[in-house]
Amino acid sequence: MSKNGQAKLERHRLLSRYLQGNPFLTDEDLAHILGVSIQTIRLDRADLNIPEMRERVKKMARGVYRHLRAITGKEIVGELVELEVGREGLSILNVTEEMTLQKTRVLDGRYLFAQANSLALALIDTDVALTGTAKVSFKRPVFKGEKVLARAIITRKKGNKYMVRISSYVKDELVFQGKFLVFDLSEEVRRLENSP
Amino acid sequence: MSKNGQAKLERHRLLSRYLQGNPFLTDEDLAHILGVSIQTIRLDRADLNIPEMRERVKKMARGVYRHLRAITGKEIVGELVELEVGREGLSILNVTEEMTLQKTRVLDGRYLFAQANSLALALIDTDVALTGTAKVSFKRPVFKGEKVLARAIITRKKGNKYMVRISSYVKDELVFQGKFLVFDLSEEVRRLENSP
DNA sequence: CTCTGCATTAGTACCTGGTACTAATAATAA
DNA sequence: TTATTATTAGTACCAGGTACTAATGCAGAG
Repeated sequence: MSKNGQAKLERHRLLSRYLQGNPFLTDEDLAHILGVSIQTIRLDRADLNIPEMRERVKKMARGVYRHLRAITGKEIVGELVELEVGREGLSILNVTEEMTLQKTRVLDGRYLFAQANSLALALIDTDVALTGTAKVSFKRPVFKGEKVLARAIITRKKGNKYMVRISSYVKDELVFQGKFLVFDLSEEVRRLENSP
Repeated sequence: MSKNGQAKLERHRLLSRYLQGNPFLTDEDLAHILGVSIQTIRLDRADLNIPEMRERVKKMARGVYRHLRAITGKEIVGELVELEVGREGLSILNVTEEMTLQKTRVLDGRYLFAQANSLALALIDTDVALTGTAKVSFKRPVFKGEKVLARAIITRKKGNKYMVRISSYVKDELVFQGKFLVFDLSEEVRRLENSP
């Protein structure tokens, strides 16, 4: 068993390392690389509790998936907790690892903007609203684990234009402030649809 | 063909969105969800140039893989096509279906903001840069299929503060304009790291 | 009303990258 | 030499497809 078993152990080590370096290798690839049969590779994987390539790849993909969805997936960033359409609203954003910048560990500013923008649009009582202009100010960095509470108030309304003021806090500290000029475009859209 | 073709187009839109929301769905899942046969789903995917689930998942996984190994690992929206650090830069964003709002079919403003913000930060020659304030203006809606060219120029520099002006165009039409005040925080970070 | 053309569905053969299992064949230790 | 362990071979089966052919539906044009 000694000589035989050592070769096996050594191969197990190599196998793990190869897969660590490149998880996309199939059993066939590995059999080639290690100069053994495909069955041996399968037995080795079974010994080492290493799943098949497709499962490995899926697992990795699921990792990014969350990261990706965090910003692009949803149209609304943050959770609406209070909404009085046409007046004011409240939204909470839980800052998770995926939302932070790798280097600084600070919440990516786009999330604060997105949260504010989502909330501003939600406030307008219409199907179709778009942001015209915005002036935003990032007051202090936000870190993982913090909860950002955004409060929005409609300060002015003139025709189909709304001015929305947003202040975002972590606890009692102001971290972000913005003014959004939002347009209600439902009329324009209706006109367009009725005259194709 | 009108009624039939419209149903198809609508299904294509839904399909894209479902897969955007969850790229792990198999053809069988999609057939169930959309209430059509599996063959129809395959034809739709062919029309839309959407690869099979395993390929999609692999692509995502490879994405992470690069992400993990990337030296810079910057979260950039849009593709950098020109960058003269400290002076100016150019970035292109291809607007796809997934980036548009469902109701209006218009590019979600956050993408324009994110593209501009990414570009502004990339311009600063440092490891750690954060946006302080921003004033942005959305000039006209952008639609699927359009290419947004963002041009950024550093207009002022004062200590660790940079003023970056960004203008984004579709062809020759201005669609977005913004001013970003960006801070270079590398000094602060170094100080913090040296005194733990 | 029938004909044409696209949309949809059905079905088949085949592929990759496996699992799960059985059996035969080395290689080694006792 | 024999028992033990490692390796290889082979088979049946599976998911999730591709690629192709053929049948059926269904709307609009003439």
